[in-house]
Amino acid sequence: MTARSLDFRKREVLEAIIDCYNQTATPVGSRTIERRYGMGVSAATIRNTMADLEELGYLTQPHPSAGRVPTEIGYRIYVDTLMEAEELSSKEKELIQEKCASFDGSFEGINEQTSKILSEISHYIGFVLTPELHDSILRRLELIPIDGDSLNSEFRGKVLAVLLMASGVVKNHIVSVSKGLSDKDIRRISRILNEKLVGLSLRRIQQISHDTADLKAIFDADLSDSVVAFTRDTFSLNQEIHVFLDGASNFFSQPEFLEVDKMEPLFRLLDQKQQIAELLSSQQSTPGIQVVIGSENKYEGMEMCSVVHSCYTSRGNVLGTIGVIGPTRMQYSRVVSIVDFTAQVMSQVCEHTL
Amino acid sequence: MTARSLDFRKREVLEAIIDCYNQTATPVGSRTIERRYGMGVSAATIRNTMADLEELGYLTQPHPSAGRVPTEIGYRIYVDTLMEAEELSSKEKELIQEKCASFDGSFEGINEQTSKILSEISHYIGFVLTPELHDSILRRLELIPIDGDSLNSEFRGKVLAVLLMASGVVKNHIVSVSKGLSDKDIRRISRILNEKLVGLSLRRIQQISHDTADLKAIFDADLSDSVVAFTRDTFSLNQEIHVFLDGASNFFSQPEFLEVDKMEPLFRLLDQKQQIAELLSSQQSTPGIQVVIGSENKYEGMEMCSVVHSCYTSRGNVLGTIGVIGPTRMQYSRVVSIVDFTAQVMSQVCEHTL
DNA sequence: TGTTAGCACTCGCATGTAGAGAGTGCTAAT
DNA sequence: ATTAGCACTCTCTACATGCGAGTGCTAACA
Repeated sequence: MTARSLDFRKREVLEAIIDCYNQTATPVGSRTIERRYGMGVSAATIRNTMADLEELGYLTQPHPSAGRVPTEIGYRIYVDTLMEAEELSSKEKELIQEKCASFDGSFEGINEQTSKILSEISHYIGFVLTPELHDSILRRLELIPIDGDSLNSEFRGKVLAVLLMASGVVKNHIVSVSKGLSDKDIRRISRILNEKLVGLSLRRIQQISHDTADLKAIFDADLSDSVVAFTRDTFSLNQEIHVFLDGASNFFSQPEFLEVDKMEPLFRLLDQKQQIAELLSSQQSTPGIQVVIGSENKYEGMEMCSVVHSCYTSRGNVLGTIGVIGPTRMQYSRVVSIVDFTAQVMSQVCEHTL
Repeated sequence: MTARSLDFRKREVLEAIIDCYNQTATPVGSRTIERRYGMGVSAATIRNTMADLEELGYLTQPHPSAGRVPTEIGYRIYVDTLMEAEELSSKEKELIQEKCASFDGSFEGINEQTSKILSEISHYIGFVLTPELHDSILRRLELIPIDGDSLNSEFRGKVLAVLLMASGVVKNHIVSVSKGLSDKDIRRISRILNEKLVGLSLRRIQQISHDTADLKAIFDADLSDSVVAFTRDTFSLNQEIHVFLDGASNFFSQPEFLEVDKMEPLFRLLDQKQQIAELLSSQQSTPGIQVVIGSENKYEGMEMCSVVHSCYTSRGNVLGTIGVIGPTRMQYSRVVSIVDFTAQVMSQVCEHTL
């Protein structure tokens, strides 16, 4: 059922209803369309067309004597075949570029700024998901003794492990060191691990570090229990995807969410950031803009929302996801342009700066 | 006007009303108290006492024929003089300790876990503020070249600056390097900066790095423009206090917030995390538990909320703030115990692990 | 055959009214 | 000083009513 099967008038009416409903959030009547979008036919004709569109499943009536409202299928058709990308104003483009670029040199900084600007420009919820860590490639490992005097070769205490990933993501992680390991040992371990593990994914590295035989090969059989423990600790870190979310309160401007029972499930879900991460990262594989409409979102609380998301990349690798969560009644063409452009900017910033 | 001026019955009635109002969120009538808290006197007597308490400003009536509700002054008296600390169950204590301790070795991890457990146990909003960075003392600076081959002495590209603060906070920060500086130069700069700046506060370090004369003294007059620029960049980082917030959706269980116009200003404020940081860090100087009731919070959106907060420390230094935001009708005694205990646990964890 | 005007019908929403319920303050008795 | 009784006040809910918006249908028209 593509838009080809819709004649010109049906298309025109569907677009008019979507446009009008976006603005008013109330069912759209035939007379309203006649007045506002004057398409040269009378309200009665438009009524007939609307009845046709309803039969096709693109429109629905909240109650028998109300106007029409787009269904999810209606939005789907609109997004897939009718909608034209809206060009962002150069002012908005500048704003995005400026915000994404004015960061503090840290990956967190970029993520924070980006989710913020997404929400500010779209007036919905902006979000950024960090890359899946276990797919990231290790670029460099640094082990920094941090307790006592680092010149003391009988070092004992803690080590700050700094894992720099190919994507530019940095993970810090404090590791306890058993008495058996001197400062010199740490340096040796660091050298060996860098030699052997740089270029591998974190997932692979963790496999290796949990396999004693593999470790033996790496350390050339010169392997004490404390080295094993230390190596494992170094690479055992929280791999949860981090979720940056901004602008939840924008939903208070959306009339269809003004009742508490509409708002509550959404906010309960938003509080569970890990669930958001799951929800969104499960679809992250496919590159390019994706639009998930209403109940296509399987999580409770998102039935009345749509998600527009894309992924940002660096040197050809998919890193994380960015996007916007808004009500199903969303300005899709605008939001798609915003997310698309921001993903490009973010990719550039990651590539150039990290 | 202390509680001394309250005779036994007034105290008893005030406590009963606060207790009952906490549970029901509806005005408390004299008969309810007679039945539920049977204090040996009739409803009429309680009515007289309530009238007295109203005149004192501790109670108020939403409308002439409703029961009484505690005022902010009433809560203030209760918190300051009447309330007894509620002992947490050992199960709850264990839960807090377990959650705070099961982290991934990073400061972010602790903060995230702590704000989460605070909200889960209190059923309100839990929050953690990171330490003021510019008061933090530098413990160690590490500069890690990350572009190209690090063995190449004609290094050119970027450096990952790792600032380890005395508190255990780690800040990562990617710095661009001008052509003029070789890998060897970077190592030299690193050595000098560590020698001269470790032990100073970030604020002081930034003063120094912006004063060319100071820099000359440190680098022993051997100072090129690129060294100046690099040093400044290294220490110019985002010093905003980070806010971890969890459990906002718990407010949907609070009857007095069920109307949208009550909820909206609060959520709009929560979206502005930097404002929260300001609001809370301004009072952070005084150590120990603090309770800020209702409109004592100067920010719009917090008039109906109370904040219970304390600070966590490590080796005698105040680091950041933790706390709980709930409705003015809050279980103060319970929340005070929760925040107090959690602050202790968090201090221990920071001290032992970071 | 497609389009239009007219009209009866439906439904939601806002307004108005009445009655129930909860709680008070006051007064008089204990 | 305390208590019982009572009149009074105020909110909340339910129900009825009227208005407005919008539809579907039919008959007339190009």
